[in-house]
Amino acid sequence: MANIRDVAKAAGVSVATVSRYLNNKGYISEEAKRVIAKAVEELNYQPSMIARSLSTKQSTFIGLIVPDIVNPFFPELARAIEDVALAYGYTLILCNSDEDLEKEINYVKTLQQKYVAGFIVASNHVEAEHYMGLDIPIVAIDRRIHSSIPYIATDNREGARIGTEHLLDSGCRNILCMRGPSGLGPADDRFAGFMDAVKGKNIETHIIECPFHFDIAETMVKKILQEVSIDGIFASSDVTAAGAMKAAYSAGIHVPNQLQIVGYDGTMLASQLTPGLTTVAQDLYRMGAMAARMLIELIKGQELTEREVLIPAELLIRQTTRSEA
Amino acid sequence: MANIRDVAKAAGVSVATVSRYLNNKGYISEEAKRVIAKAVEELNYQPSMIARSLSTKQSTFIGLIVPDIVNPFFPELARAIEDVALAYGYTLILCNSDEDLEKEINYVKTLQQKYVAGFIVASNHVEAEHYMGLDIPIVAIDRRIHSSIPYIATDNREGARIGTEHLLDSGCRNILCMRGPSGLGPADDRFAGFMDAVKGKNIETHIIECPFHFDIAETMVKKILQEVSIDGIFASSDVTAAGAMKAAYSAGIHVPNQLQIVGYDGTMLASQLTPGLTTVAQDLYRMGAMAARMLIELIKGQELTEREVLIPAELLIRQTTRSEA
DNA sequence: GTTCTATGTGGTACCGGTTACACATAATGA
DNA sequence: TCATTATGTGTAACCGGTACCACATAGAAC
Repeated sequence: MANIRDVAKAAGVSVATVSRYLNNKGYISEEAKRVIAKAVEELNYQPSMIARSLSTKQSTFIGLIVPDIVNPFFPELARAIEDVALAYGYTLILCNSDEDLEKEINYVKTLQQKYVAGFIVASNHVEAEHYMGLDIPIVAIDRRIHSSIPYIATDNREGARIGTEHLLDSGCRNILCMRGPSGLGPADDRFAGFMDAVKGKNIETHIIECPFHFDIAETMVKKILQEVSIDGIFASSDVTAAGAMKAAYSAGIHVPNQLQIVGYDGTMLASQLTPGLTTVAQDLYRMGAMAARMLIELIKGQELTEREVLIPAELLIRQTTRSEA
Repeated sequence: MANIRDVAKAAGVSVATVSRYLNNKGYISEEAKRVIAKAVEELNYQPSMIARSLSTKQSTFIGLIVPDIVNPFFPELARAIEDVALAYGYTLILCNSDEDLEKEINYVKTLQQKYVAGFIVASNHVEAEHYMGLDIPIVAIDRRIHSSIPYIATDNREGARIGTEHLLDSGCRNILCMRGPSGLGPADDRFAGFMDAVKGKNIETHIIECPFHFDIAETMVKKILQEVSIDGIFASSDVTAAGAMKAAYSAGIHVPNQLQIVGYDGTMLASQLTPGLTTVAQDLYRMGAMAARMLIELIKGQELTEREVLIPAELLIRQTTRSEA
């Protein structure tokens, strides 16, 4: 592979001039441009980003830390981030943290060594000291990690309220709320939204805490269905809603005739279930794209206009609920 | 951030000695090790991978090119690759090609500039010239891109045969085969496997070509169900099987009592549907992990023992089929 | 005719590692 | 005892860019 000195020699100019040409910086004559362009073409020259990074101490890598890309919530996010990153000339590095603090710290360390330009963190645990004092831009997604770190999320409380209202509007009076792990920001917010909706409305509620896990959700709901009688479920994720649907099916309970279900997330899964799952959709793509844009602004040293962004959720009514006239 | 010269100075040795220490190369006295370790510790020194890459012309980045990470097939693959990469000290770069040739070429070019150590390509189109003569190791996954490039895939033909046999064993005599896009290696193989299974068995077959897309699958199957009478469907992906399930539901056809369905892939989706989708599972994790291992061997300059690996598929029997005694 | 500014170019130190080579010294073997 | 080998360390060139600084020229301003 040709390097910048080869190009300079072929074009009969200095490396400084070539560098200026490549970066559109400083003064260059038209003649020089022409002759350099020709040399670049002929030698099929591609500048080494590594050398550039070493020199400028900047890179065009963005690190994305997610708990597990297999969780259907994250691919869409990753996709959006990658799209934006690509448009701005950045490359996305994917890291699965498994919610493991040590793994996460390690990633941060490794990527720092590789001069990443910034991080987007969609991680879910409490300790966040290792993100402080990093002098690398960070944007948090879905969950606030520290007041000093900009973050972007869905308006979970309002989303959950809307979803629950919809159950109420559809006639449910006896509702199971499958809340997510307490202590987890988004899960807490959704639970709060659920409570907002049912408060003072003479609704009988049952509340269980259930991790975002299909099998566990199925098992828990199976048990609940034997114990109490309910006509609606507000699940705080599509995956747990899917588990609930399966439990209902096993118990011979018809959805939505005997039991209505609302999920949360708006992932592909929700649309591909049968019957189609009514769900509170997060605009994951928008969230990811916005996070990426914010990060890139930070990388470029710009000030953010907003350091905290809440994206409204949208109710997608499908076949697990029946709106009443 | 401290650099290697700072460490050398602090330890009272030369940079060469520090470098040797860091890379476990050449002779170093115990005393030198001790004093360098101390300096590294004190300065919280982390070697710059960028500088190292520039010098050695090697990097610890692996590029993964997939059509779209949102397709549930790929996250598991990506996850496996990332796990193995991490274990060997590599970092994964995620690229979504959208099956777009130009985008793909661009990624290859960009990543080359960034000195990626190798590529894993799970891409789906025919032109592959741009991968040739790259002098960077490449491993193809799911689809053979060129005879010179090692590849790893599921034994799709045999998998499809097993899946179809299962429909036969379960009593189906009138089967719809939703084959994938013709010209696409895996889709062709699965179709061949289907044909292997039904050949000479006096089975009535209907064949439609259907992209791996939920909505399209649903629409196509809805139409088919009005036109012909079938008692089994072999879908060549879980997503299209899910579409078929929805179509059956809309048509009031009970699965599995009136219509049995077998999917393909073994993604999460299959297990989270209601009823649970019987499917031919690819061992995606194993596939990804093996691809990563192969790539790393290539990167290290080792010869591969096998340049083409077929991983057996496994039938997961769930509730969309009923095995008969 | 000076001074100033805009334009254009080149030389070279630097980013932070690796490594070939030179040069010690100690241990081993004949 | 001397040659040979194993062990240990340092100097400096190199990887391929960037960018500071010096310098040259031409036209404008005074």
